[in-house]
Amino acid sequence: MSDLDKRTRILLAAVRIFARQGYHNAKIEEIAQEAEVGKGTVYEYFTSKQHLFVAMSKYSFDRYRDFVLQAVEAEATTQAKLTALVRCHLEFMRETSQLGCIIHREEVDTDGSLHKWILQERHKMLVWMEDFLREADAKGDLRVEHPPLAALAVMGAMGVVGMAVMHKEDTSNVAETAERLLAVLLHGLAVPENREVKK
Amino acid sequence: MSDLDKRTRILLAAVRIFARQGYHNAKIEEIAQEAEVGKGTVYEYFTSKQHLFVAMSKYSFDRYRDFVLQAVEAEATTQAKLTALVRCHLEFMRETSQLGCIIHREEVDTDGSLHKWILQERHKMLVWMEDFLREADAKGDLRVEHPPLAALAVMGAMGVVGMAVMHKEDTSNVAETAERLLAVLLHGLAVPENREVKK
Amino acid sequence: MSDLDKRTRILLAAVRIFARQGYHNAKIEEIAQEAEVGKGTVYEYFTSKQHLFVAMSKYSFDRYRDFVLQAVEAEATTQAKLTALVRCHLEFMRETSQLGCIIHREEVDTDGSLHKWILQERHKMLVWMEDFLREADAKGDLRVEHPPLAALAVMGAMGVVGMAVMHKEDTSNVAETAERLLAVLLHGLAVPENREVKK
Amino acid sequence: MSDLDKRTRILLAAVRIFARQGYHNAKIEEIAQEAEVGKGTVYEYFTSKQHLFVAMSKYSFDRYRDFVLQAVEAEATTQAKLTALVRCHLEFMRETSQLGCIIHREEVDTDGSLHKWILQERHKMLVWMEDFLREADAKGDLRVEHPPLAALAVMGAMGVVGMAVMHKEDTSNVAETAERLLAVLLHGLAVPENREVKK
DNA sequence: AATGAATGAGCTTTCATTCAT
DNA sequence: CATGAATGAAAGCTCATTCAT
Repeated sequence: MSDLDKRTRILLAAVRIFARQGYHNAKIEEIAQEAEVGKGTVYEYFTSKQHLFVAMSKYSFDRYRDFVLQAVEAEATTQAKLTALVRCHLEFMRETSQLGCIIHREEVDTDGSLHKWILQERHKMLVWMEDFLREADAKGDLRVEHPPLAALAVMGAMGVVGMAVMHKEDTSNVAETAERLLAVLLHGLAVPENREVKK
Repeated sequence: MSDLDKRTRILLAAVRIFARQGYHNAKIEEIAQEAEVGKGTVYEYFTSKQHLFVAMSKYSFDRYRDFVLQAVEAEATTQAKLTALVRCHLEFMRETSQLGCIIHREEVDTDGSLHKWILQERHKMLVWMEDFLREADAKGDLRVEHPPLAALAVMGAMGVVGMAVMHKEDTSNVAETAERLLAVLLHGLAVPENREVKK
Repeated sequence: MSDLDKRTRILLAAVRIFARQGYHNAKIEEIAQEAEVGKGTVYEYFTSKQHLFVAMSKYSFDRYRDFVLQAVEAEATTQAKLTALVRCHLEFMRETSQLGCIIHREEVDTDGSLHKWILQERHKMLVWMEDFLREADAKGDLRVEHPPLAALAVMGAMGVVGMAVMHKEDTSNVAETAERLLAVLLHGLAVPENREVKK
Repeated sequence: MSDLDKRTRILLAAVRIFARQGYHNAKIEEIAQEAEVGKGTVYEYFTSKQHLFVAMSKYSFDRYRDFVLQAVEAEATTQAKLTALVRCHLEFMRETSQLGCIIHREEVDTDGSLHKWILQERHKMLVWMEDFLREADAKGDLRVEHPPLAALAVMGAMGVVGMAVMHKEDTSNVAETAERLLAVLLHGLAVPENREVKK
């Protein structure tokens, strides 16, 4: 920890503190303490509390995205990619649960610049998911009638299940949870016969 | 508006202000102004900002639940119930978008009592969903292998799609969105043939 | 209690509440409740909190003075008068202890009008005491070299002993306490022989 | 003034403001202004208004006690000690009149912790006085039949005379006042002949 | 005359931000 | 660069006072 450069130390401290206490209850002084730097030093690297929050969010989100996307790209088939996506998401949530809050929760500030950034970042993720689903549909690997909505549904399901994983003490069986979630997302809740019947 | 009793006026103002600005950025004075009452009057009816928030959340959540559950119970078949659920949720989000935030977003406060209440309320909703799915499975209307997880997935998908509906200006076609979401939830994303292949 | 007229009920309630909680911690609402009248009613009889305090002080002080002076006047000799004075003071403190605070304590308010009144009233008492001592000296009953100062000393001693009586649970033996105090005031602390030696 | 460290400046400002206006009418902002520091700075050094008040009281009381006790201990005989005590008390009251209020007045706060502290401090002083009188009695320097009560009487007389000294503009002749007070305390008000008669 | 719901001025306290060292 | 003492704007809450009923 103390062998990292100050900027990173502050960033990591910010992740912990913001995640634990939320934006408004986090105090710059606490973050400085956690980072083992002076309070003024925080302002050497970040213009304001808001900027620190955004920087920390970017940092965290990038780590999350890199972790997930890399795992996805390492797989060849659509099925495997989806499996990797879900599993990595849940894995990540369990391991660095704090970030989950940031990725999934919204904190609104007066001028809305934070809010805007979070929404943007989510939107990017969503677009990526949409493209992924569209491609899979084109290849015939999935049947996605309305990619934008399907992307939302997948993100939502994954997000909430991720939160549950994060909150539970018993987070032992992430792999199984991932598999079950995948089953729901892939096959739905309808009984098989219904499929033919449907419209 | 001004024909309502003061307590309700404050409650409604609180819904608007809290939803627009979040817990910490909402000022009691603003809420009082919005309700067209004096600042002190707020404290005649609610002990503290926190109590007002909880009261407002309860009030909103109850309205939401009543609206949704009543629609669900009015239907006979599982299919129809599910359709009603999704449609009502989205409808509600579009119409009284502010509440969506409260139902879907988490705000952490110092002592955690608010947070706890919100989590509790969510949990109740989740349990209801679980029971609904379990029953439907028992009746053979749905095929739900792991109700707790399925409930989470459905809630998550619905929640996020609801948020999207809420944020979009073009919220014209809620019915269609509902139908599409339902299709994803019921039949999943897998191509029909995959089902037999699975496992 | 409830058979008294409202003004008196408020006054008596004010005595209790002000004495128990001090000027600033006493709330008009509490006084109203204690008096079993509406909050607004207090303002029918007294212009403001400050005026109520002054009125209540006057009322209490008058009761105190009447009680004490009457007892003093009932006696014939200086000795007996002094004895009555001290005993009545302590008696009064024990029985209606709350008033003691008001008579002995000062609470300063911004504009100082309260303060001024209290000082005035004390001053009157002091002047009375001075005159009493001067007269006694003239009659040869006491030997008071400097009446103004002696008056202060007597009042001070009596006041503080009164407060002690008021604070102690064991206030059983007021008569004895009075006698002891009187002995100190009359004969001083010097050993008898010293008197001749002095100066 | 401005050459003192901030903590002391705040403490001294607090003495002045609290003494002039009482606890409740004193505003932290005023104290900050008087100390020529920012409002927030007060809270850097003292947790709350109440803590500031207690700290200031301790500070003042210690100065008072040191001043008086040192003078007392410097003297050899009981007579001289008593003289020093009375004179110093009055001297102190005249010079730093504000403190007198704190030492002699009681201010009640809601939770009573302040009150308790003040009572404690007074009690300590009282006990000291009691011991002093008891010892003097043992040595045959004074004749104190009931030390606890005599202590109260002395403290009361001294306190009230001190207040008078403090309030008077004409405080010229403290030495004379002290001597007169001492005379009353030592020899009492009774005419010499009465002593033999007594009991 | 009596009431109590309504009010808002005013106060304590917090904490992001600055800046002299 | 690094620091933390100093700052003051901002917000929650209290309660004396008013006034419509």
